[in-house]
Parts: sequence; structure tokens; C-alpha cells
Amino acid sequence: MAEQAETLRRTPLSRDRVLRAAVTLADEAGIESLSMRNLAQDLGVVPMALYKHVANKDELLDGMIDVIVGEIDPPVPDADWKRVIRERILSAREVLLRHPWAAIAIESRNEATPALLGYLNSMVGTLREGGFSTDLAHHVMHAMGSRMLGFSQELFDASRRAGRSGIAEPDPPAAFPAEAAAQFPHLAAIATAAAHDDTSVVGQGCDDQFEFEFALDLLLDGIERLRQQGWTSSRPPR
Amino acid sequence: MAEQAETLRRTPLSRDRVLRAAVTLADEAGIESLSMRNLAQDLGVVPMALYKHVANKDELLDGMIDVIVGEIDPPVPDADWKRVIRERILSAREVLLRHPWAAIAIESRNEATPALLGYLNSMVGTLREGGFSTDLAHHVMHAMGSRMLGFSQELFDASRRAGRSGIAEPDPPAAFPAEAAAQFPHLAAIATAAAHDDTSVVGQGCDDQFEFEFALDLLLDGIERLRQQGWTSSRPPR
DNA sequence: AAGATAGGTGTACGCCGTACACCTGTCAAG
DNA sequence: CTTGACAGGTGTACGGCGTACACCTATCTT
Repeated sequence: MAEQAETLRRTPLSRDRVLRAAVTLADEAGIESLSMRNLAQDLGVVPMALYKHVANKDELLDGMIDVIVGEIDPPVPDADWKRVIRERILSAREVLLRHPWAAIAIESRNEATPALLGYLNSMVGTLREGGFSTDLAHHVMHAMGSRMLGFSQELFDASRRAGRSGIAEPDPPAAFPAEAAAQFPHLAAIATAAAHDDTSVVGQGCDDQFEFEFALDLLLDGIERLRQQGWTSSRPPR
Repeated sequence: MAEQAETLRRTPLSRDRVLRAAVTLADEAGIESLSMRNLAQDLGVVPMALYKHVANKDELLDGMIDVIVGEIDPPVPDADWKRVIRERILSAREVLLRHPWAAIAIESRNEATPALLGYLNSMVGTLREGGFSTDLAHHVMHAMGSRMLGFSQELFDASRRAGRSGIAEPDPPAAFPAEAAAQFPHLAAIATAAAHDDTSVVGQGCDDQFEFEFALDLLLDGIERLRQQGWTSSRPPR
């Protein structure tokens, strides 16, 4: 069995194996635990070995992003633009929920990876096929922003938190401790109004999925209205 | 003059002076250059001296965020909700453009600072005074997400980039090198369609302010429509 | 005069990313 | 069958990071 472990450890590294291990590590221990040293240890290898497969940590992150972009569902066939876009964004959101570190990783990157560009490109393609002018499609992409990738866009998204992703972290009594409620009455009102089952907790009591779709549909409906009325930018020549 | 420098250096530290210096350093050298050691050096002091004024680096970041939240204009008086919200968000956006590191800093924090809660609270207050139910106000806050803080929300926002903020970084020929245009034709079409003056560059050729306001008004108009028709959540009891 | 206290200092530790020299097993060419 | 190139894992080392902890030294109170 020592033999077996040895064999397992000796499974040759590869860029793919490195990236997968990195994604798993980030999923389970949080992005801030993803160091070259920790990752190497998980792979039973010395840190510098990784550099034979990824140029540096930034490239590792890019690779990880590409891995999870690959998890987004392809466009559903034979549907109108709105449904295609909506479904795809919701799929992207599921991916982001599975990999809470990804939102931060993507945002902190300053160049898009090819896989990401490919995804965005196909989204624009969907719009164009749906009858959007390039002009309107362009503004739509801006308007959707990172929501195109299923970003929840919360100001403070508990799910992004550090270690051990969502597992075994009920975190129940945290959010609105009465003194804060006095200081921020409107926020308190909103938080409690939203709680359907149990009261008292802000990030807990409200249905994130509902909120996401609310915003998404608000945007999509507005966009559909613009499309129907043949909106064109007509902005001042400046 | 050595005397003078000495005196200057000896100006006693204070939490406020530390925070200001940190903001300046991040503005000028980029957030990744903001280390306790660099900051201490700018202040003519040994790194550990800072810890007499801020508990740790996270608290330093929180303090910096509070500083710039304080730069957002107060609500304009005697205006309808839409104008108040719109103006305030645009003011927040100006602040974020002045401090490109702030978006990342805010997003990577996982608890809101008091100043930030105060700002959000007053935004909700504006909505309530404008006739929104707490229910609708709640969803609106979610829908606006970090746009409430003037986030540009671009997927890849060049202005957030690393060092020396926007100064002396024309970065003109960067973005669409023809080979990419072939691979991502829709993105290429969008990028070139948007360029009014000069063609060819994506993040350069398009008018960020226009895009921001486009998305903002899309949301605000949709929200106004919901308000007028007395929208109520009526989501399934689940 | 004494002693508390606030605030700046110096040293040290454990983490990080990664440059660089090195070793080793595999495989192709001679 | 030898040889040598080369891919890929190893070991050491460096400079940077955040910060714990012990220390020193003005200043202010009593």
C-alpha cells in the first residue's frame, strides 16, 4: 500500500491536474488558502514543480477561471434571445455558487482569458441573432456587466467568504444586532421585511435566487423594450 | 531644514493621518503597493508604529473605505427620489474614479463598514420617502447591487489597473489585435462599432460615462415602472 | 518626585512567490 | 549498446509581506 500511495503520488503532474487541484483547493479551503506551497503539498510535490506547468500564480488563476468558465452550460437550442441569455446567465450563476472564489478571482484579473472572451462573444452572438443592432448589443453588454457571468453583485456577499465555502457554516445570529438596527433603521426594516420564515438575519432571511432573478428580469425586460422600439444610441457627438 | 524635515516627520501620527496617507499611497502607486512597510516609510516611521493607530491591515482598509465613502456628496435637497438616487450614485462613481483601488477593496471586504451602512441606509430612506414599500425598496437595493456605490461593473475595467492610477498611461494600441478579432467576431464588431472618434480599441473607444448612465437609467426606469404600478413581491410562499 | 500611559522602535517569525542550479528518468540517434 | 538531449521533479535561497512581543522614552497626572 505504501507502494500504491507512491504510485498515486507519482502520477505525473500536468497542467490539467494542477488546475483541477487548484480549483478543488480553492473550493474547499477558500481562495486565500490557495498558495503555491499548499497546492504543491496537495499534489504531493515540491512547490517549484508547479512552475513546470504554469508560468506563475497569475497564470494559474487564469487557468482556474478557464476551467470554471467551461462549466457554464452551452446555449439552449431553438429559443428566443431572452430565454437563451437568461438560462445561460443562471447557469453561470450556479457555477459561481459552486466556486465562491471565482467572482473575486475574475474581478481582480485585469485581462480576460480566452475562454471568457469566448463566452462573452457567444453571448453577443445570441443578441445579434435576436435582432439587436451591434450598437444596442454593445450597450446591453455594458449594462449587464459582470451579471453576464452570473455575478450576484451583492455589496457584501456572504457566500464569497473565506474558508470551507458554504459547508457547515450556518452563521445564524450574525447580522442585525439591534444597536445597528437603531442606527440604520431603513436597512433594518428591509432586512426584517424580507425574512419570510424566520426573522432577524439579513443575508440569511432573503432569497438570493429570487433577488438575482428580480434584477436580471428587470434588466432583460428593459432591454427587450428598447429592442422592440428600435432604440439607437443617438448620443451627442461630443 | 534638516530641522524642518525633522519637525515634519515628528508631526505625531494619528489614525486620521495614517488613513489619509494610505489613501494617497493607494491612489498613486496602486493598491498592490499598499503595504504596511511602504506606508510607514511614506510617513517617516517604522512599520510597527502604525499598529498603534490601526489594529491590522484589514482595519486599515476599512478605514480607507470610510474615508472615501465620506467623499460622496450628500443627497440633493428637494428632489424626487429618482433624481436624488441618480445624482448620488453618479457622485459615488466620481469618487470611485478618483480612487480606482476602492472598488476592489470594497468588494474584497466581507463586512460593510459603518460609513458604508450609513450611506446605504440613507439610500433606502430616499426610496421610502419616494413612496416605495419596504418590500420593493429591498428588491431595488438588491437589483442595484454595487451600482449603488457607483461601481462601473465592467468585467474588465482598465481604470482599476495596477500602478499609477490613470496618469500617463495612454495604453492606446492594446486591445483588439486582429487575431482576436477573428476568433471573437462579435466582440470585435461591438468594439469597433462603439468607437466614435478613433476606432480599434475597446476600453478606450467607448464612452464609459455613457455606458454607466445607460445601465443606470435602464434600471431606474424599470424601477419607476414597478413603483408606479404598485409592484409587490407576491413570490410563492415556498 | 513618581509612576502611569501613549506612542515610536527593533528584532524576529512564519508565510508568500519564485529565480536558479541541480538531479534523474526516458527516449531517440549514432 | 552508448550517448546525449530534454522534460520534469528537487533543494536552496532571496526579498517581501503582516505582525507578535519586548523595549524605550517622552509627557502628563497626582
